[in-house]
Amino acid sequence: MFVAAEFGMAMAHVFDIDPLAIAGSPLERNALMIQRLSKRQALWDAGQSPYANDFSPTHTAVQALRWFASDPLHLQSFVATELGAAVDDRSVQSSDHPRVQAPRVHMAGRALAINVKGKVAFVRVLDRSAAEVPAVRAHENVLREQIGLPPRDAQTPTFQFYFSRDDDPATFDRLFKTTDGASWDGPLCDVGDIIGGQGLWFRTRTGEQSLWLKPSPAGPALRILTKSVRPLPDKFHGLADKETRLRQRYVDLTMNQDVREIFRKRSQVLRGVRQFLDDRDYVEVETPMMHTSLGGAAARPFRTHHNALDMPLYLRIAPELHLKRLVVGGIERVYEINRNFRNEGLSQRHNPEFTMLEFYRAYATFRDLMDEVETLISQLALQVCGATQVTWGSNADGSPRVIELAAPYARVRIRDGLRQWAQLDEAALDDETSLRKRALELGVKLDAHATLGKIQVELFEAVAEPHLVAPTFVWEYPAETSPLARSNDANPAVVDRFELFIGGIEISNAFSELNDPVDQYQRFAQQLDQRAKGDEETMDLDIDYVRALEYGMPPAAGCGIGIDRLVMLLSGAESIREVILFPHLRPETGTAGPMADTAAAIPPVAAGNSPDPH
RNA sequence: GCCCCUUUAGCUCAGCUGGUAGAGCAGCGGACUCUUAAUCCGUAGGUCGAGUGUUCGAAUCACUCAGGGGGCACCA
Repeated sequence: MFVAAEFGMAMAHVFDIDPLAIAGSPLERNALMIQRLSKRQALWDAGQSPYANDFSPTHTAVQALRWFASDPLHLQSFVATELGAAVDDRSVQSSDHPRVQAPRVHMAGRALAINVKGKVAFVRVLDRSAAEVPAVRAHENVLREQIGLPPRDAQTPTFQFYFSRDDDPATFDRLFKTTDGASWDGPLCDVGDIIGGQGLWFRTRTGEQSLWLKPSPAGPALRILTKSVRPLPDKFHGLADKETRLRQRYVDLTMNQDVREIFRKRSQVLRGVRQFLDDRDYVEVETPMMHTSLGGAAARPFRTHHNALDMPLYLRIAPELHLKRLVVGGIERVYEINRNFRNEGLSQRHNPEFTMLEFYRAYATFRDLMDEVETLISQLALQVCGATQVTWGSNADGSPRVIELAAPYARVRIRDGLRQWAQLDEAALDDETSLRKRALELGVKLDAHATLGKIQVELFEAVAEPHLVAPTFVWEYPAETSPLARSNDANPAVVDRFELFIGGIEISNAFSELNDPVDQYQRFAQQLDQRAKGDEETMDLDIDYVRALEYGMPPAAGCGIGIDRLVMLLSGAESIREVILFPHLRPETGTAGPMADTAAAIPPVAAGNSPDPH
């Protein structure tokens, strides 16, 4: 028997046999892990691979739960007889519950809770359908109500296995009880293991939909398919530490089902956007992420280097100029959904790499795109949230803030906003001294080299933000802040451009495209001028882009939508880190950095310690 | 880059003005044949983020550094 007094010896034994546990590994080895590594070895010793890949589940939890809701007979407690088999099962005969014919099924997943109660065991299993499970359980409650049954807890994301020792005593004892074993005497199955079971669906006395594990000639009632040697967090409190949640998303996704739900929504948003644009004859493309010159946005870049060509490269800050080359080439409706990289500060709203949708449409103006964007966003809200109203952030009094995303959206000129919210009169709007004075009064910091237009925009964004909670298109931007946008025909001082704000944050930016190559060349030249004056966020002169425009780009409008921020709105997340699976974090302390030679830190695996399946 | 908060067992957290560490869950041993945060009995588990200092004595006080969170600045 393995007892506590022998623990030190057993540890030494494990270190002998387990290359994973060799001192010097950068990963910690606590007592719980040593135990689990011993259990892993015990499975090898018994001739059972703890990492077998020969089990095929026939059903997911959701499919099982749908079966339970598919027939009024299945809604109440019952025991099951295998389809086509005689009723000779002892447990069935001894039960006074209704009998239902059920198919033999195989189910698999991660054990999240194990409850051994004498000679029966209950195991809660999480599989890929977990995010959908609550909805199916809620649907069953509707059916139960119709026939007068009390509702059941619908939140549980797991499905239950029921194991009675009588059905397979050897397996039951080895997995859940203390027995004699070569390298481990205790139960071999732990919370966190991936397990696979076979048997018949039934409903327990308390009404829980369950799989009654029963062996077959082909295999035992229950098997460990992957031994987990690292313990999961507390089953009740779960994983709360924000840092661990982000660094170890695999644990976060296992323990926190609302996280799984956010990324399911993210996937739906991406699918919905593609469907919307595909239906309107847009073509999805992929353009380079590595650029030789900067353009398409005002932002600081990441720099990298190509060895063979011995040349510097930038990670792209925007795909805009490539997409418009494609419009020149005749792809009149084109879009790309992909990552941009900007070398700027991190915040609740900013990640160094973020996903952007950009789409371009020939023979359209920025006004056409306003209509298209508000239609897209209201449709997405309906598809993803089931309603056009979302709850995001909180009001001044702390109550949840409800935002209506149904079209149409308000449209506000920058000048009108400045007059209304910054209390400036018409004359002051074009007077730099007055604007700077007002900015000073409002505590808005301005660059010394900021131009009149830039001051107008910055002042606007500072005073308008609290008023831009409901979706609002802001338009009539000064020309010098938008070097790629088309000037307004009646007033060349402004460009035909809008930004869409929702919940006080910028979601979208769009404009009618400048397609006069001469004008475009001059605006690039202006950018170089501003750079000479110290503005670091200017664009390079992209001469090939000017050449493309010289061939002629059809009149067009283009739009960018920050997908991460849109997902935030639709999922209620207030930090961009919550909607990015692996947001940027500093390297963990105590582990080797990305540039370190990690190969040298990991000792070679000794041969012959465990069966090698290859 | 600046300011504030935070880091204690595998997880979630206590630990008061300085006296060398606690609970629940998980683990291990035992009881229990329909539980669902199962229950009951017993038991083990810690370089208190790292370092330096003050002190007879530091999880606790001071300083430095690191990670994380929030805010400012920059930006989408």
